[in-house]
Amino acid sequence: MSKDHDAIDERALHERRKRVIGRLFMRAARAFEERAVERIRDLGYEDYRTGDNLVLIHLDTRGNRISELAQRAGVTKQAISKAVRDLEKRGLVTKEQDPDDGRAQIVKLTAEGFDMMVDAFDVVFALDDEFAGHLPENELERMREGMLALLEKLDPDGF
Amino acid sequence: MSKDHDAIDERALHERRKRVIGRLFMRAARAFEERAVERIRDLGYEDYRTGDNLVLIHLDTRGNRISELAQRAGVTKQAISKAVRDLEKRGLVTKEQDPDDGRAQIVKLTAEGFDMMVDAFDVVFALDDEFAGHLPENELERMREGMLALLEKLDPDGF
DNA sequence: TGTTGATGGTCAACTTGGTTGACCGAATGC
DNA sequence: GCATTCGGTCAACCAAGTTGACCATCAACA
Repeated sequence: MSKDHDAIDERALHERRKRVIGRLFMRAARAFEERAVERIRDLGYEDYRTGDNLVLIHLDTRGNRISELAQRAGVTKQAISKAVRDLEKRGLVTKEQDPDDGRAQIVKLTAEGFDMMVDAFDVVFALDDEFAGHLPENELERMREGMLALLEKLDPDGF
Repeated sequence: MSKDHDAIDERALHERRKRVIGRLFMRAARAFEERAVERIRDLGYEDYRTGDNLVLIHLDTRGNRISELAQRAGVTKQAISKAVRDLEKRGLVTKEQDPDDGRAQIVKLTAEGFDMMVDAFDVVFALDDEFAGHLPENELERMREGMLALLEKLDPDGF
């Protein structure tokens, strides 16, 4: 059953695995996220958490239900419930009773939450531009289109 | 201090944030990883964990020290220590005393570990090809080169 | 030669960001 | 009216890390 060790060129394998697209995506995603979190914190939102995005990124100004957010974010409603409780403690969102459904609650940004969201998106958009600047003209744009096409096939329902 | 809510076109913001490159990287990375883990498990490595990669991907056939693996993987040696202990329990790696340094230990793949690594890389390389197949001819290759160039600037020491 | 400091590794406690499962109360379909 | 589904929470757990304290060994040097 054991593979033939000598048949494998370790150096070649090493080089090849460095180029596996999944790993490159992961490294780039982390590089982006690290910078984003750091800069948002530097803006004065010291207790900003990665997990805040789970909620903030999916929140419409009209407000949303927990279960709606869960479905959009692709996690359980319990996870959203926790994240919302945390954001609520920090005064960034509020929960209101849904007038149309006695079971449901509507999560809404507060003015402070809205400010933070706007600032956070400024950071993220600036970072996007910055990444583009590291590549030749229009190359990031081409990459973006490629990624969108790829994700359309791989994860059509994802946000 | 509060931003002007009405000045912001929510739909446009929504559309724009879907296209932020950092999120696209993250989604694609997750799509890749999910599939990889699932397929490796389907191959019979049922207790395969994502964290195994932390060690396996950085291991040379001559063996490596914990601290060397930690530095390569970009995590603490405690994290590697744990992952190694787990792999050891499952019979995939062994630890030997380093003959040159009484403090150090050398982590090595067992024959079983080697087999699993080879199988895992087969899965990953196949997945890479599969992703390429979702895009026009040579487009993934171009993307890969772009990502490598980008990471050279953003994360030059990363693996 | 001994002491001092850096290095390799482990232990323990904690944190983050989730998960599953049990449950409650309100809504819906017939 | 009653069973079922749906929205949400509680509690327990898990994975994959982190930090900090610590021990043993090694390396440099007065």
